[in-house]
Amino acid sequence: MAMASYQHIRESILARIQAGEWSLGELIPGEVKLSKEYGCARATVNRALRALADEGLVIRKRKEGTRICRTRVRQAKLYIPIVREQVEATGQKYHHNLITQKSAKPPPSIRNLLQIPTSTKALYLETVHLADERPFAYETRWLNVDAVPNILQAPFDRISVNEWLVQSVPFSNGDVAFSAVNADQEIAAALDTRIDQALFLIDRTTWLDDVFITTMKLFYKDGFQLYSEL
Amino acid sequence: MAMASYQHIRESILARIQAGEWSLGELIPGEVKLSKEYGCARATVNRALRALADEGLVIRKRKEGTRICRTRVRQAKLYIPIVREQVEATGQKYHHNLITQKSAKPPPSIRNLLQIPTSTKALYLETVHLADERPFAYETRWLNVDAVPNILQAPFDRISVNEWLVQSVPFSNGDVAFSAVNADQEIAAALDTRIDQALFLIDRTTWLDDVFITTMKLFYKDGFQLYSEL
DNA sequence: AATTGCATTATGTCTATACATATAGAATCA
DNA sequence: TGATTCTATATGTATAGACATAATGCAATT
Repeated sequence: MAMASYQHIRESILARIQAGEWSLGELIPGEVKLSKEYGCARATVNRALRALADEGLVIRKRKEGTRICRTRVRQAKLYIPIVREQVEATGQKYHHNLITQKSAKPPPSIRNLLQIPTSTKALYLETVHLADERPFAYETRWLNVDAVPNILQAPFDRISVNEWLVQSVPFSNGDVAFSAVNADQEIAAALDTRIDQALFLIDRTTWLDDVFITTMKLFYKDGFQLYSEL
Repeated sequence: MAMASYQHIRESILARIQAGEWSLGELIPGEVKLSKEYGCARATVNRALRALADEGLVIRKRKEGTRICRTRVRQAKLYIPIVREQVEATGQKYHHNLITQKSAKPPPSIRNLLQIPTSTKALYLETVHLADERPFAYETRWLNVDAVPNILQAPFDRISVNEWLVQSVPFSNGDVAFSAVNADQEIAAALDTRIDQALFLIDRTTWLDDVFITTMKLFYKDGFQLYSEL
């Protein structure tokens, strides 16, 4: 089937922008004018322009109108995958080894996040994710047991912590940070790489309704890259 | 003012999802039912549900209905900034040094992207971005001169290549890849860091309407991290 | 049993209309 | 002159109604 009409209008206006019909910062015609031009209802133009605004191509203001974005904010949508899916997507077989699982007093930085008394303990886990039996990523994680009580019964030898959480606390929110770090002795050993190897690191903290759930560091084996279009 | 009604409905349904009113994969009531429940028009519920679908919380299908997403695809919106803005956002002063600017035959990998005859030359640039006179990022870039002819007149001592492109070819599209690399001798020198230091690398290629514009590698000085919510 | 066809249904889109709301710019006033 | 109020206007949102479209499942046919 063809495209919806608001999509056509969006594409058409996008093309006109790219062709340079309006210069940066310039006002484009109002919704009423455009709806006459395209022979449709204002709501349809509205939807097309809203889409372009979401993409950061135009800025819309009441009374002022719609103008071409001066400095377009480039946004990339990153899909953050589950490690298992990441591995299986390359046709490799996924496994994981739970190296450490202990209840411990978290370091101050973690305790701050947890917002629990200093005496309380939290669950600490270390996991190695394997692709075709070779190390793929190394994960360290602190977990707030109070927030997810039934986690103590979870079979972490069979299902990875991450996946268990995804299924049990599916609609949490959080933040991520991406960076690069040198492998220390421990991580290098776990990932079967040399000390000082540059590793891609995802640092992620998850909340459910302002209650801390978990914070995790995921060190990817060298060669990993995260891709996105923009 | 308060929130729009469709926003309220979105929040309400989101809360109901998080409260576990429906289990994973379960169908939620149809638009008509919900619109009666909330006392509004179907279009309003539609917009709320479409928003939730965009966020990856529900999946909608014609005839089938709207169901809670089984495995939520976590997506992080990354705002990819201009280096200058990145520096200035921290309150530091931005400068840049153009180290190399030459016309050269690009290596095969770049030539593939360019889709030009092997003999043709392209513009190669190396830039160091500085924050308060200290290295912040190191950039290497190949540029298709044919696609942006008037670039030869651009004053790259005053404005960075990146910003010149943002202003001159504002509505291009492209892709990005994030990874971690060890600093080699040259980059370590440029960034005033040690050899082998892990560096965050953004690899970015830009097109305008299927015409190759530029490809760039941006090596950030150690300590840099890219942050996002999800 | 397998295929085809049809009614049903939930979302997808579009229209016309209406009112809300922010705000730029004009008009007014101190 | 500078602050304030007013008004026109473009976008933002909501509504009811309509038709489009995909897909399910049942019914009729081969």
